[in-house]
Amino acid sequence: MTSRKVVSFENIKVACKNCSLATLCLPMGLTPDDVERLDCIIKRGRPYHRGDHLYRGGDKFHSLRVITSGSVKTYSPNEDGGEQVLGFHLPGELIGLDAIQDDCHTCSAIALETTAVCEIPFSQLESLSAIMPSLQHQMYRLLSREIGQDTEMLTLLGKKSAEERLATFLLSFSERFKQRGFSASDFFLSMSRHEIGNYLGLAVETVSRLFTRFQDENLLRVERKHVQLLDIPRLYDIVQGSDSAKSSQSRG
Amino acid sequence: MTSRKVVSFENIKVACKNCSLATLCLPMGLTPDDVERLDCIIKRGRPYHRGDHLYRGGDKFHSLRVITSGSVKTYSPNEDGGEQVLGFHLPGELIGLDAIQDDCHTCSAIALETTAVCEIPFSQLESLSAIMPSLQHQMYRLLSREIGQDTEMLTLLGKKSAEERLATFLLSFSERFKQRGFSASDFFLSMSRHEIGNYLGLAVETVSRLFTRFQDENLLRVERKHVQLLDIPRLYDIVQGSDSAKSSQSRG
DNA sequence: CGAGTAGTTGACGATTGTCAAGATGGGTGG
DNA sequence: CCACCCATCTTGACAATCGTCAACTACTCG
Repeated sequence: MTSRKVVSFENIKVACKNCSLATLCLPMGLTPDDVERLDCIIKRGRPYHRGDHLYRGGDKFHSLRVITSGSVKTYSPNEDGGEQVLGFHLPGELIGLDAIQDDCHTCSAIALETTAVCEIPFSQLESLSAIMPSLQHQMYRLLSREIGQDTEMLTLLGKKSAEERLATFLLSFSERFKQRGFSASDFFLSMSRHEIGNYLGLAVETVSRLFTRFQDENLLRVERKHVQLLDIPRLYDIVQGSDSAKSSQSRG
Repeated sequence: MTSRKVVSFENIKVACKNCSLATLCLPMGLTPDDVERLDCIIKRGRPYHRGDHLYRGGDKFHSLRVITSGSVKTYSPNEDGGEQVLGFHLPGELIGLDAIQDDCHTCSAIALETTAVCEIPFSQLESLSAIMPSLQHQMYRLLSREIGQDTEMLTLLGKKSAEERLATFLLSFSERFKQRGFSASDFFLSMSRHEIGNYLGLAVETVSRLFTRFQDENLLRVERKHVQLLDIPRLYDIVQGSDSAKSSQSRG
């Protein structure tokens, strides 16, 4: 009963126009009027707890989802029982785009911590986008952006060393936290080492060793999930892949 | 002058409704009436020759493109001069979707052989899709499919061995050639070993050795670009990653 | 407080990349 | 038509990165 109260409270109070994520999220670039219309179709349910699935591979597709707080892991189960982690998603990020294709989720999404989401029923979004050119354009852009991000990831997995992969990973979180008004150099990672390794195509042990090594080299301080980046420029050097990282160290 | 004749001939003669690729391409699932309307905005230019760029990273984005004959490689130049091959595209496949995001191509596309394409001006496609729900839906589906394909590729690069990667690569072409009415077991690859290796995240030498090994194991016959798949089921076993490939061999 | 999971560290080995040399083939010009 | 050249491909030897196995530690949660 308490929870029912909370839900209805949220339904009244929370709206895109008041949401701090509006500049990162679907409403990005829409006029206030258009945002209002979009808002009408959005559903806000109760939060998920750590380990809850938002959806599973094979589920019928109804809604896209935007994380509003917390974080989510998407992954696709692969034939031999294992899984491939496809992404970690922070507030403002849209998930479920892969399911449009044949009206069925191809991957699963699970909350890494207590997580709230907005659900956007896709059929309604589609109808709305047909009469709102700005929304249609925004949808095309978001889908295209997703493709662009995936191709960056392909380069990461195809060409980069373990070191470059982890540095890229950390800087990605750094930038995304910064965008969201949090510290770019001091944050908590909500996923396990195992999940990081899986995502980056590395063994857990490699990830662990790299964290230790980065710490030894004063690039960062790490204690479990708490990460403090101490030398962001040098991490960027590492991402570039050239041997410039070492020379940059001696610079300082 | 000969080419001008050919072009005008094509402009009159070639149309989606007559095109054998219609079931693979944008018109897939549209009514004949809708196909007609789509056809009006499509431009068909003269063919590209091997090595010609369809577009380059940084070019302003105007049009999506569908390959109608030949084949195309897409790649993104990465900082240190190298490149990441993002895909090889056959007739009926749509490229340029990554450029919608900020009206600018993020990767380059180059013809691997003599190649013809349909150009679809995106702004017109967007307008048309706003008044043609079926086309809008088709666009969402195609964008979503692209995302799905990219995530499969992420699994390939993140989790699979060299052997599994090459087998997956070969079967992908086998299936796609089959879909297009060609032989699933006897075909020419239009790209070099180097490009295959780059795409699969492997060194050229590894690709070469694997071709030799697959041939030694009677999985295929290969001579330069000409590939004949001799044991497709066993190639599928290899893709699965389990050790079943070996046992499957002793079965036969 | 105890048990189980997650993380760390070390030793070792396998897969794959790198370097180098040689083979093959297609295309061009004499 | 032949010879030559250059790019592509193949093959071998070796090295390095990273994965696997195993033991141990440190949290977390009931």
